[in-house]
Amino acid sequence: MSKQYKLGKTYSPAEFEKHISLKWLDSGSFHAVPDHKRQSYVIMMPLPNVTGALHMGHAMDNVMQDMLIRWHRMKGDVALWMPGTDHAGIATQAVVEKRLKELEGLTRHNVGREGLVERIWKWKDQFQARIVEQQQRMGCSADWERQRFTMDAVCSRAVRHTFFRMFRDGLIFRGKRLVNWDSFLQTSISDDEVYHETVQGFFWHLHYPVIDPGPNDPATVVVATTRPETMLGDTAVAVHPDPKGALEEDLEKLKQDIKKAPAREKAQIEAQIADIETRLRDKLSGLLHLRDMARDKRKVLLPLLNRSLPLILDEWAKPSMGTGCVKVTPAHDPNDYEVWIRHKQEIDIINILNPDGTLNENAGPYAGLDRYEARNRVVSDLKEQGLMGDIEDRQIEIGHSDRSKTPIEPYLSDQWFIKMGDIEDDVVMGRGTSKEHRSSGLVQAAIDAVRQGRVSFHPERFVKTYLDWLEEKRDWPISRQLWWGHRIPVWSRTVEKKDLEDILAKIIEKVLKDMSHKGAGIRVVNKETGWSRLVDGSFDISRLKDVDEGLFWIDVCLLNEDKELETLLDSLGLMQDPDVLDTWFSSAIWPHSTLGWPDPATADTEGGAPLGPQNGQPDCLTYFYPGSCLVTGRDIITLWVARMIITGLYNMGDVPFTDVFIHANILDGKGERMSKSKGNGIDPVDIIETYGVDAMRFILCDMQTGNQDIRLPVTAICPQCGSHNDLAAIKHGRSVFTYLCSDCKAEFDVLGTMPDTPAAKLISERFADGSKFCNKLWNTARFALGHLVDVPKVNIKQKNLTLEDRWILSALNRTIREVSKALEDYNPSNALSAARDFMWGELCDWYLELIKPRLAETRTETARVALQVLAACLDQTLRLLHPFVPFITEYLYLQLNKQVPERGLPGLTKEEKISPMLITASWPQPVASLDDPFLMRTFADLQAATCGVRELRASHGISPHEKIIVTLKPSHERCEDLKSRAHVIERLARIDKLHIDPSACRPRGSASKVVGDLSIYVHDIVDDVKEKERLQREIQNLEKEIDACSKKLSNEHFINRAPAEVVQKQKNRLSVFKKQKEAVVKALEELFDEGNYSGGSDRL
RNA sequence: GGGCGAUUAACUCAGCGGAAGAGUGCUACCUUCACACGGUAGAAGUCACAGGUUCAAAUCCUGUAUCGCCCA
Repeated sequence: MSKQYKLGKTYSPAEFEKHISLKWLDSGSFHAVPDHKRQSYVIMMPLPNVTGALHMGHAMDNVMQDMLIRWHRMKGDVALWMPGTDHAGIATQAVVEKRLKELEGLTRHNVGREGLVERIWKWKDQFQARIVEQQQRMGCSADWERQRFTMDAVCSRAVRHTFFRMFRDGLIFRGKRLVNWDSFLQTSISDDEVYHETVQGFFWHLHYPVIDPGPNDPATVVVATTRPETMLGDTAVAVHPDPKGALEEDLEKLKQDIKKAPAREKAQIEAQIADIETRLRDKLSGLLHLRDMARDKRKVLLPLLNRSLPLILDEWAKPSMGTGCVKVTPAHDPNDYEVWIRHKQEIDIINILNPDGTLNENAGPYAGLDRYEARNRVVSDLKEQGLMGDIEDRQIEIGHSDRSKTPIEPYLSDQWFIKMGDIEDDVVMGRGTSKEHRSSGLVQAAIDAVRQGRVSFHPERFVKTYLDWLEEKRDWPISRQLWWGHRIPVWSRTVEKKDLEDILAKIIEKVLKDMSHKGAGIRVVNKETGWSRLVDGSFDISRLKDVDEGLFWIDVCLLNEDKELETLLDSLGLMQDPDVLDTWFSSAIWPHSTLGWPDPATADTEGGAPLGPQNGQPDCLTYFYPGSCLVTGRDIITLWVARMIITGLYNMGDVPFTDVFIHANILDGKGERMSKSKGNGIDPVDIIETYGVDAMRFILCDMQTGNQDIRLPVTAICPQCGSHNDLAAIKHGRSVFTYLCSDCKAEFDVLGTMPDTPAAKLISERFADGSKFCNKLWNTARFALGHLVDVPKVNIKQKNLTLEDRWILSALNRTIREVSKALEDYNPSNALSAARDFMWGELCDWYLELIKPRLAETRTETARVALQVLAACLDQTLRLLHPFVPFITEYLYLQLNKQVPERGLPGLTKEEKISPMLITASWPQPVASLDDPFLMRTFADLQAATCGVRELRASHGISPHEKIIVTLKPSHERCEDLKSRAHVIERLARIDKLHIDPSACRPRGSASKVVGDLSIYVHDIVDDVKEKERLQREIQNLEKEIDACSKKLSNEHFINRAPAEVVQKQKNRLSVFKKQKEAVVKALEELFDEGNYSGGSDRL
């Protein structure tokens, strides 16, 4: 045997990661091409946005996907992992605008729409490249030739087609809505982008004089507000229609509550009850009087602007809260907006805000002031006029924009929406496809898909999150007041009823008649009532005569970009909507847009792999849709998963994927979600450079158990002294983003943005376990490859296999099943544990140790058999581990290929062609003929006996070098069997001389141990005091077990009611424990009889 | 306020009705020709708390506390 180690002594990932990465890319193994003879497996990457680089959360997401894709690729599927990035409208525009301001002192208005968009494209190019680099370093085997971007030609065309379809189907409408207005970025933002902060504020009580008060009327009505400047937009004051009833109802509820409430809450509820009782006594008459005034259509005067406001009756005014009256500012408060909806006929809606947060002309003398400045002026003016009442301190929740970190304002504006709920005539799903069907509404279709099991969630409990959200059937606001994104392809103008017919006729003449083949949809909409009609070839213009009066929108939606048509619309007085679409609109269609929908053959992939039919194979859309699995975090279920299912059903008539795998989120040591902006974010590249990619992937897979989020205690490496600091334990420096090193006391920063403070690298020591595993795998292969030199092929027959050969092959078989099953169950942790336990706990700890003597007998049959088995085990282990730790397994596999190009177990397993690379090698299959459950049990007994000897050795402090003699006393029946297998114990317990004798007596001076029905004696133990203690301890333990068992068995109910096999099991246990105890007691007595025995004739 | 989840060894997590488990860390011994990122052995837990169901509860039910995440 020549020992020419080609592998270094330790796992050094940096030496081969790059090489392997390039080899994979060169091989084209990541590229998936339709092949109608094979099954497809498709994962659509949840597209990271181009705002910045990837963090640990993305690493988790990507590793899970890569694991699934590699597994399926090995299983023989055409595995497509579609990569791409998201333009992330507001997020990206916000970063670029911020930089523009910081670096050049310019605003977006200085550089203009085109200028800004150009800059954002540059930013996108830069970060997309960075993201792809990060993903490739992580080993992501995505089909880079098919890489897409939400704003590229393929995706943009699909966006436009989807919008156009929905527009024509009447699913897209424009509505006035209160939106969350970010007055810094001057855009509306979605609810998801708002976070709430509690701040100390005030509750101002304002007096509104009653107009023409009667003799019994109060002089003023008092209302309270936390935002006094909004009074400028008040259009009513509301009182409850039944104050008595409402108060009594509240009282009743509180009385119920107090019965159930825990003691410490009782006092608080009592106080509330007292308050309501006081109100019933003192305030009710006043409220009833106000109610009557409201019934009489009385009015109050809005101070400062001197507008008259109606008193109205509405349940939003809570008699148990504040003054019992509420000012109504429909344009600037969501609740008041609802009041307005209920009282449209009686009250106005007045917007007082400009988009930049200053007040507009409706604010009269306050116009032009910033809203906070206006607040101060309103307060002081009211004080001056004696109309300011009490001012209470109060904690208030203020919504902030996640993008600009400034307070948001509820703001009334025109927005585009998608109708998600049910519509009158049903929605046609998958129009023009073979799967065309109807649904009562978009959301309903998505609910049905999951309820009917066409999409499954893993873990299953997330179905609830999905359904709960969808069942609200809320319309989806899709317009954003941004410049970065897909501009809304609608050209509009407003006309009065009297001009409607004329103008529409002209537009129909020019656009519909001549250009409809290019794709144009026209809708006419009444601005007041929302009445709307699609204007198509069959539209009867004379019917417009019967339509309600009012202002109308004429909206023209263009399917394709067409300068000629746009100029024409321009000349007809139609202007393109300045807004862009919500980013989620383009990501929602990602699973089919990336495959070339609506027509793969004509999709412009800009040099990437074509999507149309090639070489007689189906096109990508036909072949790869519906996809297989969507892998993401649970916070994305509502934002994205639901919307992908909706648009997939709408455009394609079918779900985009059959499975949704929800993986854990990454938290820091304190249990807080990891994020770059919080300063606890770990960059995957830092982990890769510290521990290696596979180490990182190993830990991420190992921790993905399906139950809970993953806590990674964060360690900061001090940039000054290099010492490791637990971020959860060290003190902050001058800001929340700086810390003081526990060793050198120097201050460092964790965001990397402080100009004068050095930044620390953030890692987590959890990943060290991963590199230990890799090192073990590395050395397993190193040992094997050291021996696998010029291995002659042996035609192995079952009878040539030794005990340990058959055992390890049976264990391998079991492992293959376990790993496959765990992967099928979306449990990477279990899959990895099974593979790890086999490799480390069985192959290394037992098999390798057992074959070492055989391998020394070079060129003998037994050595050759061992080598073949070893090669097969290594080969299969590398395959099983590949989806988790692809780099090291690929590297070792290539080495194995070089040294043992022909392997497998000829005569035993199907000999297959060895794949040139592991990434495309086949996934292991169990071979039923290798299963040997009886041997597995026998071997487990041998292991137990071995451990028994080792324990005696260790507990008596016999060094590993000291030679020992052991006597085993088995039962008569087991004796011959044990003799034939004793070499296992002999070698692994390092025994020099072994006697096996069923009638042996305890040798003088020996230490003893009982394992099942086997007694073990290690000869010549000097320290019998230790032995005595040990035996006594053992007796105690056995007695504990015997007691527990006996107690159970003496319980009649247990005997009668527990299943027979459970009772029998207890009986067996009891008898084993009793026998063991007898043996140990006997050994103790013998020891005692001998007194202080020392020395020994038998010692070698 | 509503929903979902978590609470098990010092740390990170499995187990989810019938003997408390793993990895790391810790302790002792060992540099044996794959590996000290190693080997062998060991110590370590009132399974958050309080009730209940059951012959049997870490596991099921009901509360309570703390934490996290969604949605209002």
